[in-house]
Amino acid sequence: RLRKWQERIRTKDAGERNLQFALSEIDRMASALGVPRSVREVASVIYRRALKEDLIRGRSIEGVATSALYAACRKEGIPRSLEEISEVSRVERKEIGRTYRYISQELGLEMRPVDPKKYVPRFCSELELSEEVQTKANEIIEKTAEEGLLSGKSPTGYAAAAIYAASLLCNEKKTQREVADVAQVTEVTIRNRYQEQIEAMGIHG
Amino acid sequence: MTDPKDTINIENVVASTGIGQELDLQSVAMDLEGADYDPEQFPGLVYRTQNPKSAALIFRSGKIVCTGAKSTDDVHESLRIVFDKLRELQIQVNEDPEIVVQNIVTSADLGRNLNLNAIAIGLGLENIEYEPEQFPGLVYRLDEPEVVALLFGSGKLVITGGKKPKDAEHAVDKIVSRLEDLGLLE
DNA sequence: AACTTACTTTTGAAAGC
DNA sequence: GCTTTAAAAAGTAAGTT
Repeated sequence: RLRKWQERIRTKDAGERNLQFALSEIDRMASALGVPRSVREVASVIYRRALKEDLIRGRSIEGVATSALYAACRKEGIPRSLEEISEVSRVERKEIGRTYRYISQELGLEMRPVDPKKYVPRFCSELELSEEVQTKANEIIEKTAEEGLLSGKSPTGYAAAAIYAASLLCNEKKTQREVADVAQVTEVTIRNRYQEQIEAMGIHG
Repeated sequence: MTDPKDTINIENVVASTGIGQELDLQSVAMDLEGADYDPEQFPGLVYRTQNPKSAALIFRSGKIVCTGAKSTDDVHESLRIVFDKLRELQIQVNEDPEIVVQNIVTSADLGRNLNLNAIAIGLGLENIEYEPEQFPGLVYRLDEPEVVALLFGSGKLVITGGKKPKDAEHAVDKIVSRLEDLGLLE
């Protein structure tokens, strides 16, 4: 009986330590990404729910913590791409993606697809582009996405192409390489999305 | 006005069977030309047929998995070839081993572009998986028939998980009527 | 900029780690 | 869970020419 008590305490301590570790990891990654405290709180709630629903079994604590943060960023409307998230995590991109899909399904998070417009302010700020360019990029995304052009395309590449196009239209040109670097996509992707978007917008070549 | 059902094409059929005899894969690997066997990597021996094109995974237990065939007839033809090859090596093979189709992969075309964002909301976020950052297709699981559909922006789709060719037809019918009800087709 | 190759997703069985 | 097989869809990426 005394054994059982000790075991319970040991398990409780271990679980407590694991939770502590997960939350400190979320904090560390959130700081590295520069996201507000509200996002860390949402991420913590998601992690605790995953813990309660026993979703961590067979998965790494780090993986679930990272996925919770990825989901929280999206829920709060300030998404980070899997690429960006994986840069501050020990877990590789592919694992973060599949763990995110798993907890998202199991917890019924009902996540909506990421709106490319959500990337515009941050990317434009990094590129030191004006408000005018941001507005133009949002216009391009809004109008072309309505026509179904967004289907199946990655939100970062889509946003990057619109920003590139907007920078040209507003005479604040950034090169495809510069935009590609902040969005972490290739120039080829920007070119492909850019071509489709300007055609759909009825702009010249 | 082409019926999407008429665009259905079987792309792959997976089936399992067995010869009813245990095998010494090491010796089979030696005698069977073109056999790939690396037990450290995978317990099955890989043997590929050319006509019809397929890959057979042969196990120590005598059980065999055939994949890559484009029809159920091709599965039977491929396995007939495998059985005969084994008989040539003086291995006893049952008369007509039962062949069970485990999965049929099909492709089809709805004929018009799809707005996957609208479809994701329409079908209900709890019923689908759509993560374009990870994969361009929208994953839609049906209960009847029990298959999984991958829908793409082009209107093309993949149906997998079915055991009968009819499963894909029923799935396409259901998807089409569901999207029409939602006003998301055409 | 074009080409080629390769990886992402889903499905199923097999035997073993 | 992983390993291996094949196949489609379309997007993205990387390496060559």
